[in-house]
Amino acid sequence: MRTYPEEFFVRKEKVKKLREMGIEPYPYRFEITHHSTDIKEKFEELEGKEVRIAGRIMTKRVFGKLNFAHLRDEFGDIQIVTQKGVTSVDGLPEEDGSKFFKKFVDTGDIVGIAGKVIKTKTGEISVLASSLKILSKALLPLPEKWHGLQDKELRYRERYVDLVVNPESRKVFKTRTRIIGFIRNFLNSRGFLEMETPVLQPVYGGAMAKPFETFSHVLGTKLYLRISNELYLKRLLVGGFEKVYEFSKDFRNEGIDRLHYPEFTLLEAYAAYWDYSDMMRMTEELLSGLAKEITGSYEIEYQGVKLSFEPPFRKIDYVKALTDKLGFNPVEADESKLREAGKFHEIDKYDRLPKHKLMDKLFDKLIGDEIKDPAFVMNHPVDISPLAKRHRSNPAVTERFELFILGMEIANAFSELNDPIDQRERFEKQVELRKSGDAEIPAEIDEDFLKALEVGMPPAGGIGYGIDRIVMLFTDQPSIRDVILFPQLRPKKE
RNA sequence: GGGCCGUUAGCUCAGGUGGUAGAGCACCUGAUUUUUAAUCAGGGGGUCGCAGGUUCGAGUCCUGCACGGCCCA
Repeated sequence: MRTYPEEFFVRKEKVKKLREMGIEPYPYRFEITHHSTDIKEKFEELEGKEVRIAGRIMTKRVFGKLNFAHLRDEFGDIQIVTQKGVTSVDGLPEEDGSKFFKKFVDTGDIVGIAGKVIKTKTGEISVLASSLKILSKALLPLPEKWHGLQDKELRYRERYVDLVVNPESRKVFKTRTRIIGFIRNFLNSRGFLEMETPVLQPVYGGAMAKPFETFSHVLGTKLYLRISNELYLKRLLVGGFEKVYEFSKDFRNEGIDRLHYPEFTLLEAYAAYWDYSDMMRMTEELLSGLAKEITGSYEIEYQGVKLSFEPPFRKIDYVKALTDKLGFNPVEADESKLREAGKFHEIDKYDRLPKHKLMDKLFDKLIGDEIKDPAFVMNHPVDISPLAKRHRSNPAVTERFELFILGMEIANAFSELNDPIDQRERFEKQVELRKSGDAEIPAEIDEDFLKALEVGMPPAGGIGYGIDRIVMLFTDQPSIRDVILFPQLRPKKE
């Protein structure tokens, strides 16, 4: 059972009263001519002119015959003034608008104001209302007016309230939209086509993760929410599209922490006739351009750490870097040596992890975590890169890179494997690895994808960008949940 | 999964060693024609996350659970 604060009943009574007076507290439309920021920015031009604005009442300073309030719209706040003899009530010409404001308008209400742009005695740009219209009567009070909503749980559970009272929160999500818009423009202007591929897939693949499962009653078949769209975008390359991308909501039925969330956004892009070096160049251009766009410079600060996005980014060879740290080559070494190193460097389950995973954990701990400024980690071993082409000068590793920033994996790219025979062998090896206990590896080989490769896929470069993490970096947010509008939490038991 | 921290009014938070629950904002009543967190006077509002236990007595101590946060894996 929900419980209601006493204000709720007071305000409900006001709704009833308003209707009795002939005022509809939830009317249909209101014509606006300006936003708060327009009026402040173009005050000289607008002073004394009539404007129509709308928004939410955030504060009230009430005298009775003369009242002040701050109105919040999408762009900012502006003071409104209601005055006896000046302000009338929309639909009630007889009513003293100032008294009405005092009696019936509460903080949280959405109102429309028609009035004159003025500067008050204290010099604040304001709108002196000639007419006041309630556009939506709020029944619940807003949180405390200068601390806003602090409680993280409440901010996630009631994001709509967070967005109303914490302007920084609204800014984060506006920036998120700007970032996605910038990237979309960037790709469109380079001839990439935005595509839409299935969210529901009969065979999941393209990544290593546990999927969400569902069932189609019509088709009578099990379906998975995609963990990746990689194998579908590659089918499009087979089909003859040369540059494609998709902002893909992907789903991984795994844990939640600062960097992981089960429903997240991955941008995947593929370009025929490119290799991973081309993708590296594009990534430098894209991220340095984004830094410029969002912050005005190549330097950004994330959680107190200064980062430089000035290209070119540092390049780190995976095997060489790990060999330097371990004192032996982890790809050539036998298993016992690797496990010994795992023990020495305190890798959890060092004795039970599959070999390739142990190596990757060692890499993350010894090298990945040390990276601050953007750096390309490149040429990963074949075992951990089942969809990447072998390196042209060393078949034990692949043409692959991951972009790391502050220890976070931000992007993952390959020269895409297009040899259908090699691809089949790699998939079969993956199935073996799954049998030896790696539950994240897809159980089933995507035969239809192999068929597509057999039809012939051009050489191509491909990349996936973790959009949520990029947004975290550029909005300086500590947790992925802070850049996702409506994160899931456990239901609250009553 | 493990460790640490948190949960008190609608919101933000106080509540040494156990002794009948507090403030500010918000709300209600009144005053107020230039306020900026308006001010002044008065008032209402609580299952102290939930369930047990110890005690004459628990917001406070103990145990378990729930939800959340941070860190580790």
